[in-house]
Amino acid sequence: MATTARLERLIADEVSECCAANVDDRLASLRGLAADARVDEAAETDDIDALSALGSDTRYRLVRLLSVADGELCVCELAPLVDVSESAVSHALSALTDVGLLARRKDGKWRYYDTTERADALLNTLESTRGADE
Amino acid sequence: MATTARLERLIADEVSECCAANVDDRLASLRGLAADARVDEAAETDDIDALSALGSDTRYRLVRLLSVADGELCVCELAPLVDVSESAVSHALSALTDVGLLARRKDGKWRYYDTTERADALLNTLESTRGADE
DNA sequence: CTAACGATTGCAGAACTGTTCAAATGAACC
DNA sequence: GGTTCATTTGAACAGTTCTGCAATCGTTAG
Repeated sequence: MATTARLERLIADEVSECCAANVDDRLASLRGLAADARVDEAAETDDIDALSALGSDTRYRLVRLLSVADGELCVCELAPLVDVSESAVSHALSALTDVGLLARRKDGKWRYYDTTERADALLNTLESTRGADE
Repeated sequence: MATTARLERLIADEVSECCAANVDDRLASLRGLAADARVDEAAETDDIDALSALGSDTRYRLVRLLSVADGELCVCELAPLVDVSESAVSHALSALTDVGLLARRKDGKWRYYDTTERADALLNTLESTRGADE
């Protein structure tokens, strides 16, 4: 938490018509805000991990492919569709699975991946809010 | 696009009961998939930029604060609520604005920020898909 | 015009990420 | 058993990102 000097001046500025007690009220309500915004620590890192996992070229494309495919695909089906090594694809798929955006199924030598609800939901949200920067 | 040797073996494996023509069909449908998954290039980078912007500790927290506040806040209100310098806050807010997750309003010396629909929608999606890793 | 102040920007170093190569798993088949 | 094959894992490197400092911009007030 940094200094609040500047903040106090802002509040004094805004509520200049009124008494100084407002400053304390306002400060308190801002701290309350911080409390409201703080979700359970684990959920927060889960969110951030999922976002930064999807926020990379290769991983984003893999998830989109799996989402459009509307059914599981195996690594060797995915690899030819993105322009990185199979090792990189494997790394990417593992990362996405770790953060709960993909589910993995083993079948003999092959591993099949599919999107989770969370991944689909995020892609839908992105699609429906494109270009509408308010 | 990498080699498809492995992929052809997979398909041969799956459709062993049938003729080799299936291999070509399957290959064609996978390429179709790639075409479907490829949205307009600009939209794709917009998505990825937004995701990776939100996918960082400081920026995620700032957006959450603004979302919970349900109204604009100025930099000096936000800075005391996160544990980085005001410079870092400014960097973060600019980045978020650039990718369309925040809107900026100037008022004299103060700059107020607020979430865009896209940011709120993403946070809602994250919240409603937490812990349900399917 | 000058001073004060909120906010932003450029820069440099530290920390992190994505990729590839090489080696290791683990499953199927002989 | 040993071989082959799909995939994963670990290590290392290049490239990028995050932060704080210092300097700057733009606005307000004297």
